[in-house]
Amino acid sequence: MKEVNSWTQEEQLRHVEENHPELLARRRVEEKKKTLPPLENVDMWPIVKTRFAPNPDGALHLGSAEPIIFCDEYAKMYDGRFILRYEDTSAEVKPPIPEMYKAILEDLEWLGVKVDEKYRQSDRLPLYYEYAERLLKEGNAYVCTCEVKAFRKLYMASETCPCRGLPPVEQLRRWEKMLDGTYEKGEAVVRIKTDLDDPNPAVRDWPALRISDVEHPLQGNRYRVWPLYNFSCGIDDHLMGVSHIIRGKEHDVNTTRQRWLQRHLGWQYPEVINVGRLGLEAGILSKSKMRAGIEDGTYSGWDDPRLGTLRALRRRGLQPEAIRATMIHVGPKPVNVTISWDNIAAENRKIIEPTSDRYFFVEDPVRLTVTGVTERHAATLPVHPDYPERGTRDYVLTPKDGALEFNVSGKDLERLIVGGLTRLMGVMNIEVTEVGGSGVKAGYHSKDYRLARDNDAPFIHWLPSGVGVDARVVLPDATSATGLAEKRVQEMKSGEMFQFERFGYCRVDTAKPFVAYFTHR
RNA sequence: GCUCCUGUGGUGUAGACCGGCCAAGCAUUCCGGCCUUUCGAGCCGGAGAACCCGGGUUCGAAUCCCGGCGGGAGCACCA
Repeated sequence: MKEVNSWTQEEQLRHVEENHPELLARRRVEEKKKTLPPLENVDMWPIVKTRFAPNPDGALHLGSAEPIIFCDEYAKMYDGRFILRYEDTSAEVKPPIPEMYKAILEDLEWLGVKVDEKYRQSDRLPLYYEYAERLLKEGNAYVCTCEVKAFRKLYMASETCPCRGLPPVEQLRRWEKMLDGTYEKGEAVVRIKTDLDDPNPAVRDWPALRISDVEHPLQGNRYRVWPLYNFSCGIDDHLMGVSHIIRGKEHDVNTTRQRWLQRHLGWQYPEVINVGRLGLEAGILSKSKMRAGIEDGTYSGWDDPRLGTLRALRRRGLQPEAIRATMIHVGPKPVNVTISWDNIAAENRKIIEPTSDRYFFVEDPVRLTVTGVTERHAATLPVHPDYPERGTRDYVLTPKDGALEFNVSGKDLERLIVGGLTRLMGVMNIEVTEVGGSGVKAGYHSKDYRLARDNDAPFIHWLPSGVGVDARVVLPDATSATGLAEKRVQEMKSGEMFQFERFGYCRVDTAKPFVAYFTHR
């Protein structure tokens, strides 16, 4: 290879060796707790204010969690404020769902977000009108009555439409006609003047307000002129004192558009941080698809385990801390990332492990008869192997005519080989003699677990015959596993996390009847 | 087509702005070991990328420059 290159390296290495041997000690990079990179231009603002601005037309999902966590983290990091702003100005295209206003707030609280201010854009129409008029009056906006197709042709060619040059008095007259109903829906729109030579056609004279005659779920028919996203957002971000906007990179063009608004109004535009789209390898994140699926009955609701909504993930037992940690780990960057479920589930398991008590769950129970049992056996199973102080689950097994009866999981049948040794966890080793339709038969072999371990015998869990309550575990694909669980599971409260041994972590959904959600993967 | 963003193991990320300490760190995943008992957790060990490709600058490039290719987003009277 390049000799000069390596020679120089060695030369330098030798130099270091001779003079500063301590530098050669391989410094191990500890896994430091990851934090978000510092915000830019914090000093330019009186206070750091971030905002999350959802459309209440669906439930929040994992993708929404990304900007939410960033906004919250930064607000807290700089002693700033977090604003929640409902962007519900398009009853026509994205009709707001009244229950979602509250549901979104609940989800935010669940995530541990501190919401300092709340706004609803549909309450702020008079404000938007005020600014629309000012822009019209100052010649920075105009009421355009061109047909969309015709207008597009013009702006694609960087050409002016006839409405643009009309004097402000005429613009205001037209504005009145929008408000009073003279213009029908689609006949007029307010446009913000920009540079018609802008390389990106999408920013040229963009629409700011339009006529809509659809009834708004909250405002009824009070208004017929509604702001479009870029207008209301651009106005609000300034009025609310937002200093840093964290938004998906699909909003790139919108940032450019809103800068025009800011320029016309003489405002300082907030700092913008673009983040990429967040995908989950499994789980649906498209609001419109979810909404359709719920309406046609494919999904049971916004918390159907197959969906990627925060409500669904919560029900499945995902901890908010796991979401937060995952988001911080991904960081605010403009590339699209696909979160692997493995990663987030592993993060989650770390969090719930210490608090998850252990229980047996015998799925698809099968009768097991053990013969040749001469004495009574006591099984003491730790509630949590690492915390003996939490106690044990105790079972006393008294043989009847030298036999004991158990229920074992049908899923374990394939592991039980005739003639082979099997360990009933915490009790005894048995030798299987028959595996058939009527159940499993086995003979008592020995007591010491080490014998089983040394023989690589399968360890299986069990429940004494006649013991246990019906239990159901809802799996991520919305199917269920059913069987018998230890009676004590019913003492847990809804929302509690626990582990069914050899099955995985779960979350209690309802205690009676016992229904849990599978959290493990 | 146009505008903008981006390209490190299976996945996610660190490093890149301020070239050498990076034949590349961490997490996840998988495999093996330890552990008074499975699963999990924990601890120990291992597997897996010469950093999209090609040129250039330099004593030296994952890091800078140019070109190519790939991926993504936007181009609504939606947000």
